[in-house]
Order: sequence, then C-alpha cells, then structure tokens
Amino acid sequence: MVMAPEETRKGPWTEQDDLQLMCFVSLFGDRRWDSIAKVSGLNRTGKSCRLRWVNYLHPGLKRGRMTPQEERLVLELHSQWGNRWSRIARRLPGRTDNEIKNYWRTHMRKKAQERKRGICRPPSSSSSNSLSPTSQDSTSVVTNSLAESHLMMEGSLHENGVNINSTTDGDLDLEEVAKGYYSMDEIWKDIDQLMEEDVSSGSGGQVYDEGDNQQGRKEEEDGMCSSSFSLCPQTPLMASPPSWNYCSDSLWRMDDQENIKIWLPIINDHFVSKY
DNA sequence: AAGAACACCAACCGCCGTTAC
DNA sequence: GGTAACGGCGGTTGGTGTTCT
Repeated sequence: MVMAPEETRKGPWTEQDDLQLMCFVSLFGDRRWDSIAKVSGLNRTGKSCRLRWVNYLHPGLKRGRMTPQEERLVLELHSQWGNRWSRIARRLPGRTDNEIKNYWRTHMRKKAQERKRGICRPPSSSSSNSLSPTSQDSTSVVTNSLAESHLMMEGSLHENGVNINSTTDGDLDLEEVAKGYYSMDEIWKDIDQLMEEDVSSGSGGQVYDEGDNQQGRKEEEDGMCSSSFSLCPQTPLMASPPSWNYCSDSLWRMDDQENIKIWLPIINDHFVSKY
C-alpha cells in the first residue's frame, strides 16, 4: 500500500499534541528531539518539538508578567551581554529566552516611541549605555534590589528537569534507565527499529487528523502511539494556555507518580517492556 | 460600537557549533 | 579529516487579545 507522503505539520499545537509530547519527553528526556518527533507520531520537526517543550511545556516555566526584579535583571544583563537571550534566560529561572526576547522587543519599541515623542528625559551623564535604566520610572526598584533578586534566583535555581524516577509501581523502572541499566541509546535504537518496522508494515507513523484527534481514530492493533494515545486519560483538557498552564504544572509537579501511572503502561506495552 | 493602534506571545527560519559516523 | 545530522540560539513574523480614539 502507498502511504500518502505526510507533510510535516506546522503552526499551533493542539492540546493533544502537547500531551503527546509531554509524555514522550517524560519518558525519554529532553534530548534526541528528532527521534522524539518521529516516535511520538506528532509529525513535526524535532526543532519544533524542542521549541514547544522549552518555551511552553517545560514544567518549571513561569507565566505572567515579569516582576520588577526580573525586568531589572533583564536590563542589567542585557547591558552586560547584549542579545544573548539564552544566557540571560539562565539567570531568570522559569523564563525562556523567547520570553525575554519578546519582552525586550516590546520594551525597546516602547522606549523608542517614547524617545520619538520626546517623552524620555535625556540620559544621565553617568551612563554610557543608552539602554541602561537611567531615567526610567522603575529606577528605585532597579537600584536597590540586585542582591535581592539574585537571592531569589538562587533559591529557585535548582533545575526543574523532568523527574521521572520516582515511580514506584510502573512496570518500567525509569530509575533503572537513568542508572544506565538500559541505556537510552539502546532504547532509541530499538525505537528507531520499531519505527522502521511499523512504517514498512504500513501501520506506523500515523498522524491524527487535525481537528479530529479522537474520533475516527481507530485502534490499530499494533500502532504504538496511535493506540496508546487513544488510551490516554481524558485529562481535563485545557482550552487555553492559562488553564493548560495549571494542568501541565500539576501534571508534572503535583504528582509525578500519578503521571507516570497514567502514561507508563501505554509505553510499556509497546516498546519498553522488552527492557 | 467600530476600527485602528498597540502589546504580547507562539512559532518558524536560518545560521552556527557540536557530535557521531 | 570530512561530512551529515542534530541541537541550540538569535532574529523575525504573524496571530490574537487589549486598549485607545
């Protein structure tokens, strides 16, 4: 049979996509994005998956407006490092380079406009950097809280990587994987193999219809991802980022064990049990 | 109330460095 | 050592929601 050539999907992510990606990242870690992209059946590029994870799904992400401390830190660090967004982002736990970049862009645009309108006061003589917060309204905040913000940052700096090793009752002991009993490389190799097999048998690489992920998706006896995800719990799916934020947050943070309980059997069935 | 302007954010693109083969 | 694949980064764009006129 001839499979229609699948075009890599682009554009907005659906809730289903997100869940799917989270599931696979939780199992395989946030590396090997191309493989994750393939294995997950998302039909997106690895880059796209990575971006989605880093900028949106990562459990440690903060949401909402920047605090004055953060704003100040961004200003400070930008004056030091320029547009090294990812570097700056590392100093602001929970904020992504994209977020900071966007913030800065907006911020600078506003500034430029103010300047244009002559609202901005001339820069103080002490500053050689036109971008530095010399004449800004937030100056007071800016000047007194460096130590404070650094302290805050330190507090939350421990990386919020995906903790998948605390499962106690999943069939797969991810801890073992982590310990190296099963190397991820081995697993990936096998997955790659599986994917090839699935493709050649015509059952793999299936992608849900956009817009109708649930219905009409018939269980394929062997389709790991497809069938797996039809088994996925009907999580109170989120209609908007804020609610999703809550969900993803809770999915990850509140109870990894629950999360693992939910997802693990699914993956186990198909390819993990063999390890 | 409607349209324009603005602000915010998600996502893509292209380049570059690193790694594996 | 050469090359391809991958991942990360910064720049940019486009969509959507909000505020202003």
